[in-house]
Parts: sequence; structure tokens; C-alpha cells
Amino acid sequence: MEAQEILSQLNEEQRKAVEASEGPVLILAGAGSGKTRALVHRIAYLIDVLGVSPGRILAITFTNKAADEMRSRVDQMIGFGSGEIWVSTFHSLCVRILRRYAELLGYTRYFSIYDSDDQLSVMKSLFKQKQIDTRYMKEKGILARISSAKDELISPEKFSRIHTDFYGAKVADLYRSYQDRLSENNAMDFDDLICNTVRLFETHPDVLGVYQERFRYLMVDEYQDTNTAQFRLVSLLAGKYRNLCVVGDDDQSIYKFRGANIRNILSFEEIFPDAVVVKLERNYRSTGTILDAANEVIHHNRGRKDKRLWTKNPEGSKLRFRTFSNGFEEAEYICGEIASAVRSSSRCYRDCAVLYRTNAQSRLFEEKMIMANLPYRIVGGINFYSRKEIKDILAYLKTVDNGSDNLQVQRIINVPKRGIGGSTIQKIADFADEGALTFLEAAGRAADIPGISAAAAKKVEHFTDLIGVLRAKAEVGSISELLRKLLELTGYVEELEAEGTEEAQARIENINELISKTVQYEEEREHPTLSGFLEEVALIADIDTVSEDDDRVLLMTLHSAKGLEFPLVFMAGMEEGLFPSSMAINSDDPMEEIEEERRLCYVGITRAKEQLTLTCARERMTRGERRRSEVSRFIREIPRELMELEGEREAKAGRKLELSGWGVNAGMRQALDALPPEKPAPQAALYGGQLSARAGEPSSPSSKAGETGTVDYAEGDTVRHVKFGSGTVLELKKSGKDYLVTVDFPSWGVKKMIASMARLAKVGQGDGSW
DNA sequence: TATATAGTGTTTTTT
DNA sequence: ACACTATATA
Repeated sequence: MEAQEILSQLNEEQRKAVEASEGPVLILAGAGSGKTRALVHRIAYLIDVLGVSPGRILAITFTNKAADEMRSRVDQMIGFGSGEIWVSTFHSLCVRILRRYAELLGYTRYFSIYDSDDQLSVMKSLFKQKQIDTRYMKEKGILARISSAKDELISPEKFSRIHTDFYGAKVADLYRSYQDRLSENNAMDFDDLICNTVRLFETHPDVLGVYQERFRYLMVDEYQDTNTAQFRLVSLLAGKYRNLCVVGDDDQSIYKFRGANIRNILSFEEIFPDAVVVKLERNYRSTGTILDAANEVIHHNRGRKDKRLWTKNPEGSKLRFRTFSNGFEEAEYICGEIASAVRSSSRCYRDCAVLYRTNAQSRLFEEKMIMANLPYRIVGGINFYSRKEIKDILAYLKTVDNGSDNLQVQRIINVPKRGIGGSTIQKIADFADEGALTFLEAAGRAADIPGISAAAAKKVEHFTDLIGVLRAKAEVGSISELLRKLLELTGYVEELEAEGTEEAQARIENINELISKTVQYEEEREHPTLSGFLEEVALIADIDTVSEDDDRVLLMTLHSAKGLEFPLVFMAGMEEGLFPSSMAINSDDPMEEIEEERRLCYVGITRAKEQLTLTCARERMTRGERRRSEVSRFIREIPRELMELEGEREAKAGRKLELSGWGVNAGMRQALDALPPEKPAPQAALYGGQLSARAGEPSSPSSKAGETGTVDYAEGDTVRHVKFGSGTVLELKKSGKDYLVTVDFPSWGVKKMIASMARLAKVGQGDGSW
């Protein structure tokens, strides 16, 4: 592609960003300003115009999803060689480097990657070993301290030098022991991946040199969210040729809690005085109104780089703000709005996103989405890979791959139950410590361990034999074959089948899903390895698996929404104490933390392309108690004239206001009243969403409410619901064109639902005697 | 050793 | 509200 052709597709500022190919470049890219476009064109320009070999380019993104998108867009532009470009996240980049040079740091190439559950297990066992009273310190608290130390590249030794007080010394000691334990297990946690790569480069200049030569051109996206360790890594890599282009927006810095250092972006020009600075301030995403609101809110922050987004997009409709008496009604309203948007206009479910501050809020929405039969997907929260059954199976695979990983071996030695108890496990662990063996090696010699009965030793031997067989299988077979063998020999699935519960069935489906993931991995990789698969599993974020061609409403936290956009956005829970969180309000430095919350609010607002709805609940159940709260200060920071408040639209249309704000849910009733005849809704989730909420499957409506204004069941009948199973209809009440059905589900309690949305199937006639 | 039950304690955000 | 932990008991 010609230079002219590449540049002609860009605005003046974007063009500057593309043409400044050499030396340090800082691109301050406001929300929706086409920064990915600029980056993609920059890469195309480097390759096609300047003749840079694709393999010399490294682009670091925040998520795998962003990396995939960037790669495919470059592919579309230049049509070749994009596979050679390194586009990855910090973590996957580091793993790739570390696998090659792990030996230099005292690990093997099969090192495990520990997630937060694994970290917690290690810390718990250290607490036990050191007999630490959890009233004085908490495992998670210590892990947080260690994590922030690593973000700042502070080693255990340095930590103990800095913190000489009693508590600090205690943390330092735990930090040291924690690192030792991880080394023994040939394991690294997420933070280690970055730190160890920095350590590798700093202690092995020759290795650093290899990568400096290799990556002549570096680009870092979401630069405002890099921490000190990541900054150091980037500085080292760019140290020789200095072709470093960073893209970010200080207003979207929302990961301070994870060590993000906003100074990295604010002082880029001081560190690189010759930096070319480009500001992208034209927004291509949102309506004028949405942008005005965003600008006003963020303007309340101090100490930011001066900028103001503008757009040529139409003004669009006003923001909507609604309050409800509780979280249920809030969720009902949002579901109703989404249902009516999909039915009455040409919206798809995937045009809509519900954003909230905390994962806990997703529950309410999930329930209402199921009842309303809306296809949805919850991003984040309870991760697929953190489910018990998945963690168990993965622990087997990790044991096969890395026998030094004592944590995993101990997890599965008695799963499924083999009659090996805690005391036997402890004796093996002690024996391992004494003889400097791994736990698995010690288990292999169970018969020699004093205190272990012959019967117990026999059981342990069965386990170690099993691992041996699986190891042999791993040598010759594929990952999916290994997995099937594993399931066959352990009888894991059989045990679940024997349980016969719905829950066990869901677990089996999850395991099947895991099998397909291994198959999928093997198909898409040229050289699939067990380590590679396990690493992918560890580093894949939930958001990475969100697909564009999947027609569902997306539910996620504001943090997860960064980098995404939707025509219709709902921001729920706009309440003081929730957003901004009470943590921020009551912190030592409320000013600083509330500014971070405000940036989060800014991120949320700027996700919306056409319509933004903000909602709040006056009362909410949190941790088992009812709490009332005031409307969020962020609402008050949005100019009144940009918002349409409760009842205003109805007033204009000459409607009655009697329902506004109170009542069951005025919004939903309105939406329902305005609905055209129902169009068939896709099948809703079966087992709590994530995996099984499938859209687009042919629906088999068994009740035909709405269209005909009738339902084929009556009070007393038994009906079936997709999630709640069967229940008895207690009450059937006409409400407008629809019916309000009250059903008693034995295991879920009494639920009220809208007939046209709940799609209840009649399964039995009532005998009239209930 | 395995299971049932009472008691305990919950940082909001995540690679 | 909920999950996890320690304890008692079979």
C-alpha cells in the first residue's frame, strides 16, 4: 500500500502519529478518537512504506482481545506477514521470553503460572507453618503488599531494608518465604512474570540485546495503566533504538489499585525530552450530548493533561436518569428497556451493555435477564477456569507437566476420594522437606515413610502410578487424548454422574467444554504443547472470549468495559457508597481515590455511542443488610440540561405521571405498553449464564402470550421454566396486553414474571384442589 | 477418614 | 447473603 493511500484515511493528528516513526512518541488519545486506527495504520506504514520487517515490530496491548483485533486489522490492510508481528499483552510477552530463558533464573521451562487462588493457598500454608494469627494479619492483605512491592520492582531483600518496623519485618519475612515456596514449586505468579523478565534483562545483557535488536519498533497501548515494572521493561527494550510509541489517556487511568503509575504518562515528556507529542481529541464514537456529559464530569478532576474532546457527530438524545426504590426494580427497568429497544427498533442484543461498579451487582441482572428471556453474557466474576471441577482437572494436567508443583499435587492426591487423609498428606510433605524432595517424589516412596501404614501407602502408590501412566500418555498422545485418559482413569465424570444433581450435570458440561477447549487449542496451534495450553488458560481474561457475532446483552464491570463501545449503555448503581465506592470516600486520600472513581465514570460514559441511561436504587441489599444511599455525586456533575429526568418524556407526550418513580416499575410497564407483538426470543441461559447462555438458537415457544393475549396454562397448573424448573402457577393476572404470572418453584421460591417474557411451558394440569 | 453443622468473616475494581 | 472453616460425630 502506498504512503498516500495509508495517510489519506486519517485525520491530520492521526497522520502525525503515523509519520513520526522514529524516536519517542507520545500519543494522547481521548476516548473514541481512533487510536487503534492510528496504531494499525502506523504498523502498516512501517511495513509497507518504510520497509520494516514485520518481525521487528512489537505492540503491547492490554488484553488478548485487543491484540487479536489489532492483528486482524493489520492483516486486512497489508494482507501478509502480520503473523510475524509480535502483538501481545505484557504477560504473554513475558511468558514467551521466560519459557526460553527460565533456566537462567533457576526455573525450568515448564514453570507453572499461579493465579490468585494458588497464591492464596501458598500464603495460607505459610501462615499455618509460621503459626500466624489471622486476627493480626490476613493472607490476602499480605499478598496485596507483596504484589505492590513487585509492581515497584522491590525484592524481598530491599523490602526488608525499607520496612524495619515489626509489622513490616513480618511482611518481609513472608515475602521471602513466599518467593522461596514458589521457586520450590517451579512456579511464578502474575507479577513475577513481569519482574522476572526485568530481572532477566538486567542480569543478562546479552539476552536483552537479542530482544533490543529484534524489537526495533515498540508500541504500547493503554500506557496510562502501566506500572513501574512494566515501564522498566519497556524502557529496557527500547533502550537501544529508542523507537518507542506509547498511546494513552490520563483520564482513563483506572488501575491504580493494581500499581498503575500515572506518572508514566504524565512525565513521559520529561523522561524523553525529544518526544513528539500528538493529541487526538476528535471523537468519532459518541453523540455530542454524551461527549458533553463526559467532558463535564472529568473536568472536576485536577492535575490532568489539558484536553477537551469534540465531535462532528449529531447531538443525539439526552441522557436518561432514573431512580428506583431498590436494585430489583432497577434491574427490571433495564431489562424492560433492552427488550423494548430490541423489539421496537432495529437493535440487537449485542448493541446493549449494562455496566456496574462491582461484580456482585451482576446477580440481580442475571436473574431478571433469565426471567425476561433476554440472551446475555456476564463478563468476569466467577471465571470458567476458577470453577472447582476445572481447577481439579487442570491440577492433574499441571502435575503431569510440572511435577515440582507441589500445590497442584496436594490438591488432587485425594480427588476423587482415594481415602488419603490430611495426616498422610502431612507426613509425605514432611518427608519431602527433610529429604529435599518434591511432594510427588516423596509420595512415590510412601512405603518408606515412617508413620504411614501399609494400607495408606498402598493408596498413595495407586495415585503415583496413575500420574506415571498419565505422564507416559502425555509423551505420546495429544493434549485432548491425555485429558480423556485422565478422566477415564480417575472416574471423575462417573462420580459426578452418580450424584445425579443439576449442579453435577452442569459440572460435567463444564468438563466437556474444557475438552473442546483443548481440541480447539490443538487445532489452532502449529506446535501445541501442554505447557502452552496451560499458559493460555492462565493468561486468558474473560473479556478475551467475548465475540462480536454473538448476539447477547453484555453485563460487566466498568473496568472490564474499557476499550469497548456500544450503541446503548446502561450504567447501574449510580449511588454514593457504591459509585464512588465507600472505600474511596473513606480512604486516607479520598481526593485521589475519588478522582480515580471519576475517571472510571468517564470511561463508562464514553462507552456509549448513541444512548446512555444512568440508574440508581435508593435501597440495596449489601452483604445481607439493607442500605439506603444518596444519588451519586457524578450524576450531579452532569449538567441538568443534558439529562432527561424521570417523567419528562411522558410529560411531553401528554402522558400521566402517576407512576413515575414509584409503583412496581413505571419504566417497564411503559415499555411493555409500547411493545409491538412479540418476536420470538432466543433460548436463555440454562446454568447460570457464562457457558450456556446461547443466543440465536431456534426457540420453541410453548406458551403464546402477548400476540394472542392468552396463555395456555391456568392457576393450579404445573409449568416449566428454563432456569427454575417446574413449579405451580399460584396466580394469573391480566396486566395490559400481558399476564403477570406468579409461580411457586419448589427449590427457588415464589417468582413473579411477565408471561410473554418468561416463556413458561405447561407440563401438567392442576387438579383444582390446591 | 468423611461428613454434617454451626460459626465466622467478608477490599470494589484484574492481568 | 454467602462461602469458607473449624469442630463434632459416625
